[in-house]
Amino acid sequence: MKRVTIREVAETAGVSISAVSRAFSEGSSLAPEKRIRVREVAERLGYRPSSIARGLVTSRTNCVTLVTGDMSDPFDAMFLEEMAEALSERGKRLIVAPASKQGPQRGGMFQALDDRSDVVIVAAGTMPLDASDACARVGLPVILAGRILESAGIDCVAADNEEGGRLAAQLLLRTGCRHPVYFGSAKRSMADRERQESFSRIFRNSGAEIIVEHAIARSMETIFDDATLMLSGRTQPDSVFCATDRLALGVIEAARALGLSVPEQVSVIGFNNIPASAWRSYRLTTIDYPVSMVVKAILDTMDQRLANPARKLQRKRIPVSLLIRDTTRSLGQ
Amino acid sequence: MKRVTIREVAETAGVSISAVSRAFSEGSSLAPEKRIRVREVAERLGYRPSSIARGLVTSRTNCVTLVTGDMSDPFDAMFLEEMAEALSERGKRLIVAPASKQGPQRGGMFQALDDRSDVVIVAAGTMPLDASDACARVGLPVILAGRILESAGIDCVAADNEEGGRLAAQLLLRTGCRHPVYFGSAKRSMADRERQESFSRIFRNSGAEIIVEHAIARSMETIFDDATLMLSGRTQPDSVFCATDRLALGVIEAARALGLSVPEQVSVIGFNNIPASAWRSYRLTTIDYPVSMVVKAILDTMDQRLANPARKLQRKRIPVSLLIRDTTRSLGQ
DNA sequence: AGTTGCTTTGAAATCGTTTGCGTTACAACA
DNA sequence: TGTTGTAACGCAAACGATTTCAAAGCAACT
Repeated sequence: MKRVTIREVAETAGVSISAVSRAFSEGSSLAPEKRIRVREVAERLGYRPSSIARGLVTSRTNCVTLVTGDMSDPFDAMFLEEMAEALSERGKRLIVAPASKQGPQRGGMFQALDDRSDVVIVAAGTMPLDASDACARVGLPVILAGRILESAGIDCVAADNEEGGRLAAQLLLRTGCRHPVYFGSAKRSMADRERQESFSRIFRNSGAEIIVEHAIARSMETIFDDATLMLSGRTQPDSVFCATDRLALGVIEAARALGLSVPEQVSVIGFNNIPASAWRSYRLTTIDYPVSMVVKAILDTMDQRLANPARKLQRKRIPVSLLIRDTTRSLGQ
Repeated sequence: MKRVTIREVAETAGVSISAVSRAFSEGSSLAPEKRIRVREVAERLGYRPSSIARGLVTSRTNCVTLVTGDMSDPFDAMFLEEMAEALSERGKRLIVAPASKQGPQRGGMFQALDDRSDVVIVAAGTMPLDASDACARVGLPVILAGRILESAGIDCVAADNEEGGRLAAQLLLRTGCRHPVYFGSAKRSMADRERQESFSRIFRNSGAEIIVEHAIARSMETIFDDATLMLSGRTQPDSVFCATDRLALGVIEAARALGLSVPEQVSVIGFNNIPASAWRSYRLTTIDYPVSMVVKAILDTMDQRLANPARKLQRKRIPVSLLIRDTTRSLGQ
């Protein structure tokens, strides 16, 4: 039941505790044959250094806390998965702390504080200011994913939402759409807002006749209903730009149910390029937002911040691109 | 930059270190007004007890390591999400350790050993025996999710795959199908096998004329191709029972592309009941496997094991149920 | 006043590592 | 042979909590 400690290894191998410790830390000076012998003994005894004892003295835990929000969107799941793998490759542990259910602790960021995590990545929509302050006070780096916060002194990584909105608007314009709708979700995230603003601006500037500025989906279950409502409104739209692919798929379903043909009667564009949008039954035109690039950007930021805590703040925009499939009209020739 | 320690709180409040410690642990005896004062001072100073220092002495970290496998299936994502929330509610931290990319560490279970996690939940397909032994040796409880392992002394929670296979077979039989195919994935998990065996047994016993025993999908990207191949084989099947909904959706897509009408020409049944299968464009008949029940079962097992390490082994089968939607023929009247 | 039993308290040991520092051993050089 | 520089090594001090233990305080008894 008891675990093998460094002391037992030392005694068995007939060396000092320090020697055992050094046998496992690459840089330190130790006679090569002794290192081998110690490692051998350790292996035989089934010794595994306690990362918690180590953490106590080094004050490095190799843990990264990810504060997550909703997760019902496939995109978030992909993000989490890639994050887990990338961190694992770097020898770091991933602690998942849902922002919503905060249990006995007062939320994910405080949990990270208690854990002595090396950094905390916030992917949740909201970020409590007191928690953020508390992190700053003790020098715990915070990386904000999904939006750029100008005010706080925090590294940020987000999609180039403006470009995304522009690409969508331009495609719609070039394929002859004049009555677009922006379809976002009820809890308006910053990403949502940015996408809409850029999209609307392009359309307004082009002098398109009617613009239904936006429609809102309440929750995942009701996407279909809300989309139906939106599509059958007085001013029937000829195109819909959605904040996420998930919403877009709901819109397609709703259009079909209403007997509206896509893209002839109504064009649909999504955002994120989740796997489902590539499926044969949808073939959704969308703004591709590459998860792996997001993860890489976040982790690079993390490495740099860890290497140099005084480094100047980073604000990265991840480029997005238009992925034309079958839910928008052809560009003609 | 330095964090506030228990000593500083003690000095500021003019009490002993022990008193501060006791002020935060519910059971211990401390004069009520002193407790209040200490907490006040701690709050003002921004003190947060170091869970790592605590872990060193109590050898309880409140961490649970989840060793995950693929995660590309929406079901796994749901599982992870529910797990994260449920654990958070119980005041436990969730460490996600991908089994595949094992980085510097030798895999998720060893990582759990190093972390001094309180328990490790293995949801990955494979479980290295040496790791499992190592856990047993130090009394680290392992809970296996997704399959029942008779040999090892390990708590297990899995779906009632046999019942699932039976339900699928019976429905198909009752709706007049006589040429079924079992469509599983290339890396045959135990769940996959169990589902197939039960399904096949029922059909065989019923004396159905032709049975294509099974077809195999290689990977996520190729599901469609493999399904197309399977559907256009010499002996054309009139029904397909799939190991997962994801496969089933691929089969539906393939059938449509081939001009085969579902369910008239070919019936399709999935397994898991992921959100996408409820979408209007699919309306997949499936075996409902309730994630939240799985999570609850695992966590209950965990609590009981933690409370009494000597408790007898638990092997739970989670009940599944048939959810008839539109990809199977009507039962008639 | 003496005894008993309970609560409150703080000193000190403990958990399992890392690491700074001083010593020793040894090879290389003059 | 004497000196010096370097590598190897072990002691002991942290790291920041919890918890045991014994002492002290106090009220209620006899």
